Amino acid sequence: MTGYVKNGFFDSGLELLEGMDEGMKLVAYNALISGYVHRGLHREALEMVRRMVSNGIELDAFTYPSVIRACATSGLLQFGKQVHAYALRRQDFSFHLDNSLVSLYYKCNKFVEARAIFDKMRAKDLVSWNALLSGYVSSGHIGEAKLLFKEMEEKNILTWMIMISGLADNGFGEEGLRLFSCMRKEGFEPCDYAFSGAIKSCAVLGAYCNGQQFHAQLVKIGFDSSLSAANALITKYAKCGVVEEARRVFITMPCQDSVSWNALIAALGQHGHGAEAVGVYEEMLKEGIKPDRITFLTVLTACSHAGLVDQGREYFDSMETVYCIPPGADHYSRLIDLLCRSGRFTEAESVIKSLPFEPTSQIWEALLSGCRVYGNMELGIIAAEKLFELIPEHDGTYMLLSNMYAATGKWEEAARVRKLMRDRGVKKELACSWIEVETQVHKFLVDDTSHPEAEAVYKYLQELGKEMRRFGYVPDTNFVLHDVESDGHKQDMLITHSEKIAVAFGLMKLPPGRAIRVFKNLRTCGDCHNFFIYLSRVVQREIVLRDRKRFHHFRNGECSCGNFW
DNA sequence: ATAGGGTTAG
Repeated sequence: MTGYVKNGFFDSGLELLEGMDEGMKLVAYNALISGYVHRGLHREALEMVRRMVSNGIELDAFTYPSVIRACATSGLLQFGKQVHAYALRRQDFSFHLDNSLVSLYYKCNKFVEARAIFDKMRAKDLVSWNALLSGYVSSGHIGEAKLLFKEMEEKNILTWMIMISGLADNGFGEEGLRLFSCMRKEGFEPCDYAFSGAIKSCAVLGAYCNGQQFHAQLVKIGFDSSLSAANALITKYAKCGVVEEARRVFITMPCQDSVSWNALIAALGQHGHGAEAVGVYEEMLKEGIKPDRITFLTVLTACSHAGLVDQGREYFDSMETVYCIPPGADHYSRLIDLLCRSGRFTEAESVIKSLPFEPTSQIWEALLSGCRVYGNMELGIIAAEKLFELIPEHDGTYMLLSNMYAATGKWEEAARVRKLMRDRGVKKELACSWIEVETQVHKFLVDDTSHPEAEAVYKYLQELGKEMRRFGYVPDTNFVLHDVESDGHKQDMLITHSEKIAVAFGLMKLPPGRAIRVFKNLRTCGDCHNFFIYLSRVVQREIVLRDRKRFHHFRNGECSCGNFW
């Protein structure tokens, strides 16, 4: 039985089961169930559990971990709880079961329950610690994860992988890369799965050259066709601003899964190639691959970035009617974004009114940023008020609202919002931009003089500013949010925005003709955006800027976003 | 004989 199911011959396994003595069936069922779970066939695994029970065979200590794992990966908390209760009633204890339960409860966001099970375990092994580490990481408790990782004396390759991938997920790309090389130094040979953590770190950082080295190593070992590695590569190239490479990886894969398709659609969407993204989606359908909820998120985002409103609306409607996927709050917020971006506020409002649940903060956020583009104060204020109730600690709301007031010349109002922000002790997330030169990542903050070549960069930037003004660029001081009196000083503050510094540094360091790829942790400011439009024409270089939301490709005086972001 | 901790898409 194990021979059959480990190689995917489930039909032969089922046949074998038919002719088997009753006394042997429990073990056979267990082997089958575990086989299904390892192939990701969770529905089949749970179906087999039902069949087993209805044939009068009770689950045993070998069945539970497989079943719990199936529940954990498909988010079936209720079913998992029932199995847990069943095991408790029968007084079946094993630490295989406990380990899988820790993972189940963490994956379903039941932190207290997960921790309670972990604490009650009287014998813990490496798997238990890995389960806890993974729980910390996936719930965003990265500080605890780092401590635990340091304290763990015994580690295996999974320990490293959980930590590296977790660092990348929480935005610690540099630490992820450092840890990956530590891991190799300690003698762990990375498998294809392990490489994906390092590649994801490069994606987070936008470290194109670093990532290419991993790609080369994968080819050398023969892992480049592995799904997990190749899928990570698609995202890495896209997040580094090189969509063509992302597409090339996709095309050269021997076979793609739904993750690969989703990654490619997302890649095209982020770069504003909405029509192509939609084309790839249609192709995916033709290939008979079922779209999932993430496919729809990526397709809707792509439509939004490219202004394909009616098409996006159609896709949204097809989710439920054709594919039986009920849209979640995340899908609705994409829809609102889509409608607002083309000024269809009445439609957006009626969608919000007819929501099957209470509007979440992400829905109000989509409405608010749509209002910013069109200067729709009335609706914007309503959205902002809701956000102040729901997430008063979120700095973005204050910034957006204050920006909107400033853009319409309502300075007292803008100041009032900033005062409110101060009074409530809300801190603005520090803006930061970075650029990769050779394989080194250089990071800059606003007014940052800590970089060894800061003086030269600032001087160069001042010159660029003067030159751009000769070509018609006018600094837009509406984007200065500090309380600065004189206009001259305001202009000084604009020139030191981190994305401008990083771009200037790139111009100084990178060979002529090479594209400048800069990354920013927040959304880009309107003045910088305008500045780069002029710059791209004057210096005849492609400037690629990745901000928190999307990519901007500045080429010859135009931006791919069409001034909507 | 059969079991637990992991990967890639937003």
